[in-house]
Amino acid sequence: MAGFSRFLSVLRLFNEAESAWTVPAMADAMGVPASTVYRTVRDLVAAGFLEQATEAAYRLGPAFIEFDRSLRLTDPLVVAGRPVLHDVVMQAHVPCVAMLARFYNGAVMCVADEAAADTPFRPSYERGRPMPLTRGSTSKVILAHLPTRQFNKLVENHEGLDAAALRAELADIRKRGFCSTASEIDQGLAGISAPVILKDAGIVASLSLVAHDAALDEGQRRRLILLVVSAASLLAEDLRRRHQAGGSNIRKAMGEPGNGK
Amino acid sequence: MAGFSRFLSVLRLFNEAESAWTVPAMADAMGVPASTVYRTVRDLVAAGFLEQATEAAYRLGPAFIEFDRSLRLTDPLVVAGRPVLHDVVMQAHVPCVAMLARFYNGAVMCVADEAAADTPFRPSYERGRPMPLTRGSTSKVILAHLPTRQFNKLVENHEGLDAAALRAELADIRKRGFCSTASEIDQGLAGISAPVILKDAGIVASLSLVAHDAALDEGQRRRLILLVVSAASLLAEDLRRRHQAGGSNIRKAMGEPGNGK
DNA sequence: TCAAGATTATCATATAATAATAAATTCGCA
DNA sequence: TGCGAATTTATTATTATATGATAATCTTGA
Repeated sequence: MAGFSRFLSVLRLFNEAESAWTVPAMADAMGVPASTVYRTVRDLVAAGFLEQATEAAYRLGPAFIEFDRSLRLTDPLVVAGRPVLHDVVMQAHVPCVAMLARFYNGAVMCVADEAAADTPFRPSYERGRPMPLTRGSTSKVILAHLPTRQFNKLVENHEGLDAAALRAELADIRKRGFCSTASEIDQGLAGISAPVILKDAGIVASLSLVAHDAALDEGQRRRLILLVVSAASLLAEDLRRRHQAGGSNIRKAMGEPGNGK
Repeated sequence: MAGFSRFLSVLRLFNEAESAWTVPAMADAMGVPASTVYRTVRDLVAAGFLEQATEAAYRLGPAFIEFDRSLRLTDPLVVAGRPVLHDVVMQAHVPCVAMLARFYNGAVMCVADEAAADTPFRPSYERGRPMPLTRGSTSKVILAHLPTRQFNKLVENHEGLDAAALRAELADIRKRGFCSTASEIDQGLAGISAPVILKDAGIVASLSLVAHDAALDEGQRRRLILLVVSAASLLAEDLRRRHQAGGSNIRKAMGEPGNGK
């Protein structure tokens, strides 16, 4: 292991449970000499990806906050999605959380969420948290619209999975155009999700609404499904427009021959 | 230039105005061959720090969202600060935004913010956005409590700056224990800030409240100053407790001799 | 289908990362 | 204030790896 992976494996040591590491501990965990890790850590600190915590321990650094903002301001899905989420929670008229999730690294990750003002709960899906692919309406909708090749690979790796049943369920989701589940992730919470797909832009996402299952009678449920499905297609349409309007701010090489053969 | 800085300089190309880059454009901007940048970009994409946008363009990737969450869940300042910010906006009884900012890379960056429910404005200070060191109550409080050496260096680099006047103003801030300004950053908005300092933990931060200047009579202002100062010292106390309780989850090397000489 | 652009593969070379050790600095503690 | 342990940086020969010029391959739109 070397090069970039050295930096990555340092950063990946940090998580919620183990949020501060000393250099010898990192060296131990990675199986490389401490002197190497000291150099690596020094670079990461200089770049703001790590910072010195108390004593000899290091923690994740503020550069991530800065890049996260940059992403919030520029990622098409987030930029276009946030106002839609706002509209959804305003029009839901029940305590709920609306959110936007996407495929990421073999899992599903929420990239934006908004709670109605009086919502007393928070779903497990939370901005930035990787979630399992095969449970919950949010994930299932994404799984249902993944490119076939990608999907097959995932099924292979996932053992202990009734592939046939899953395929049938996903086909049904594609046909209906939404997915509604209850208590698959959080006990007592129901999810309603609809796809936001732009094949040509490589976007595979889902828009979801989470509410207390017990609070939804059949009429409510149907109304909210309609709300989610409309919002998702509105968002997809908006993204399509932005995509076709051309990445307004794409830096392309120009003029001078340069060396971009 | 090489090694880690190669990766860093790619990532630093991306900002709000230039959020999507083709590889030849990056190569051009960095002055290195395209083949090198292709390899660098491939690594960054594999790690989730970049992702392919439309066509040949790349944008910042979702890994930053994931690391940002990790940081939200573990950074002592953010973890301890958020409930305090919540209390502040609840007790302010005026439309306002409360926030927590810190020193970062020669600037001041907000790391957490919360707006009162009915707040119609948003201050320029926003989570993740680097702001100037010498303007605004938030920044001045931090500047006033920076280690002397660090402060002197910054004054040197900053040209066109009345160092004497600034020193006097900062001394005054240290004496009073808070700073209150108006329209230094956003026209019509006033800031009230108090320090959150833990010398031994290396924390230099400030807690601020931003409200419409016109909405504050003298009584209001004095009440809010009291609120902010109390909240800041409450937070500092909490952080001190956590710090002394020992980094509960610091990974230290143990047992086996290992190679951490 | 073709052609232009984008991306990956190849490979000799130079460079920069590695790791063992030593030196220096910091920090707790008395 | 100074001692001693732990942390961190500097040094250096060695080796592995990044580099960059070029060619080959893959995409994609007309």
